[in-house]
Amino acid sequence: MKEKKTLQYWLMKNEPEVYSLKDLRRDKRYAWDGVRNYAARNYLKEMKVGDLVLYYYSSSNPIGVAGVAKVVKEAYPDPTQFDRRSKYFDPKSPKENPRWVAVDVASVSEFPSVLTLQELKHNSFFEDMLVVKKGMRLSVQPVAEKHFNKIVKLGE
DNA sequence: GCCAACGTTGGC
DNA sequence: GCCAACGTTGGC
Repeated sequence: MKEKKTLQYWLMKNEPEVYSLKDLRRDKRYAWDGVRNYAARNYLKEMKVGDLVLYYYSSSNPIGVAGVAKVVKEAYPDPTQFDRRSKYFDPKSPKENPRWVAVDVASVSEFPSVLTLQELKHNSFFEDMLVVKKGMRLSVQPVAEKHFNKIVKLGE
């Protein structure tokens, strides 16, 4: 493969009690569904196979980046939007033009310990990173390459 | 459990 | 198309 391709970097939030990196390593593959925010959905649509993802633990102790995952399947219609029993069921999503998408991710690595939000906030290198900014609640967000690389370096 | 910051909904 | 009410996210 000589084709040059530009990797993109992302950050995705999940609660470890809901689904942790250990779960991901066990299952090999995880369908990231249930995203019901248009901005986050648009980022899901931009993801390409091979893109790298910072796996972020929210509403947990500690809060922060737990490791790295990668995109293994690009955006496809999220099946939960058509499932009446799912809490993500969306009766307004048209079958012929589904409103919501999911991607599949796989585990890449898990940091020895979580790189905490506190540490990121205390390092001026990350001051313009979205997740550090106050009130940035988006569950899927883009990450600059320099931030991604630095976090991996610090995390490992 | 609190609450600030958003995003969404729906009446007008 | 405005905007108040409401719901959700997520750090603290």
